[in-house]
Amino acid sequence: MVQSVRRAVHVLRELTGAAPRLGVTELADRIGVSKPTVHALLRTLEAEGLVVQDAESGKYQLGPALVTLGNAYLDTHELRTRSMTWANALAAKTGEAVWVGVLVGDQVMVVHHAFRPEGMVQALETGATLPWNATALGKAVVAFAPEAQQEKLLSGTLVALTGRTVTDPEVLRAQLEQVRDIGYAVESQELTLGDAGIAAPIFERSSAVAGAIGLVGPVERLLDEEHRQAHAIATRETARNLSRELGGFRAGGRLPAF
Amino acid sequence: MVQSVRRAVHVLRELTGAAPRLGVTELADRIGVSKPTVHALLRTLEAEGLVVQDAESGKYQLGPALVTLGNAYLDTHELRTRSMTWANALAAKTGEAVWVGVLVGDQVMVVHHAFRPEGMVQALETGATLPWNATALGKAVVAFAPEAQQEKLLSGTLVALTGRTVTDPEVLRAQLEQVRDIGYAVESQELTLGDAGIAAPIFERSSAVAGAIGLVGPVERLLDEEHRQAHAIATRETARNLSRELGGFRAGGRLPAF
DNA sequence: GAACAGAGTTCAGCAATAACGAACAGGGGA
DNA sequence: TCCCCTGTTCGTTATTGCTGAACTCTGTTC
Repeated sequence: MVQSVRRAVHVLRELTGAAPRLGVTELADRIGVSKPTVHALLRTLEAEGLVVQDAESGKYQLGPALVTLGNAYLDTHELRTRSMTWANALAAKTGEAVWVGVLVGDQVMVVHHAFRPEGMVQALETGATLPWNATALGKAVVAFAPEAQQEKLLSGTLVALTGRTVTDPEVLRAQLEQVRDIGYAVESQELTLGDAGIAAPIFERSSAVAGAIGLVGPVERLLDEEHRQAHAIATRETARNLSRELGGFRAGGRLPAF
Repeated sequence: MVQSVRRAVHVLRELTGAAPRLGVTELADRIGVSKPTVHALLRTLEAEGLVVQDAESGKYQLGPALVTLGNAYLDTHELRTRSMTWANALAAKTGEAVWVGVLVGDQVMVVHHAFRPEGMVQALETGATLPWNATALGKAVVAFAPEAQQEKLLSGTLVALTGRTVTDPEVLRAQLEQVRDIGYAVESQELTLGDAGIAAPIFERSSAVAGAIGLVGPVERLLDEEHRQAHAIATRETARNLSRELGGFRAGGRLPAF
């Protein structure tokens, strides 16, 4: 473990949250190292473009090179690359927006976002991270994750984003059980009021979950008695095809616990 | 300058290009340091999530935390935040896609992309970097950059993306002069065959260029004799309003050299 | 207007620490 | 089965990065 690198990353992390830009002194206090040390780290990071110093205030903020690196990650991400055509097809078929996500710690990161065909105002860019327990994508992934990881996530902090977000571990455990049963996960107004989600897991070569793909849209349209089942089936089928393309044979449906 | 941090960033850079994932040995060779050193760096980066080790091959690739950092940069970016409503309005008014970009080295990074209202196929996410000389955004920014920087960029390597990309420094210099004259830049099929661009510079507090905003679309539609002038005026006006919001008083038009 | 307070920055020296060479474990291919 | 190549670990050396104190400059306050 290289401490100076660790500290450099801590600097970046500190610049991520809270204030848009911080001074050397404030950073030094927060991280718990001396001022000159932080200064040296910042100068190095600046030379590499990971950090930029504001000409007027002398304070530091994140640099543009980080965007390039982030994009490079997304481009090398096999699941994302492969999922793009499938996501577009699913969006075209269902008329809803499609998200593709992977599990990062206890968050779901949206690595691809296919807009709904007739949509107009559509925010949320790829790269957003959301609590796993508040999304259909998250539930779909966690349901098929190794048991140890499931327990860890269930016993971790469970954030509520709306009044309907499920944070009770036992209720969640039952939901995950159901996901394993029917092969897809549903979320209703747990992430955003008025919106719902339907998602199915994607498996890779080693038959481990790689991520999930799912629909997002207004509850009325998505979970309508008429469309709900068709949406679920279309989603699950897309996930299966994607899994097959990635070499994962454990495509959906019930499976023995790890 | 902290060498270990520098090397850690070099590792990330190396993982950015070429192969999606690299082994310890290969990385060590490319960077020119010993194997154990690279290993220690990778372990540290992995602990922070900036790098991920592939379970099967043992090779390393970029990690998801980079996306979070990249997004954090975009969120803290004042120009981007402020430009979003203006970009949407311009897209609605002109019926074309709108890009907002900043200059990063000799590249233009697209920090925001407002889709055209009636568009369907929507590629290119924010975060893409393009050669400055092949985009209207780049020309708009460089035309109002400090003279020293202009010279440096003109004497640097000028990449051609299509047969129509201008790479002759003298021609470019004349184009920049014209941009300063009329207050906006035009590019026709220099970035992508069939597409054109119109862009105007955005100024910030200190009256330095902060970036540019512009339209992108099919040549026929964008540079049509009928629409061309209206598009240019709308773009320039949007840029002026944005500049005013950012506190930049030097809004468009001719200005004395620095 | 002058003095102060706080910022970012620089310098020199000590010692912790990161880099290296050599040796180890584990797979895949021939 | 053997070999070669991978990623990994260990222990030593001196390189390297950390700290305290001092400097400069901007902005504020009296």
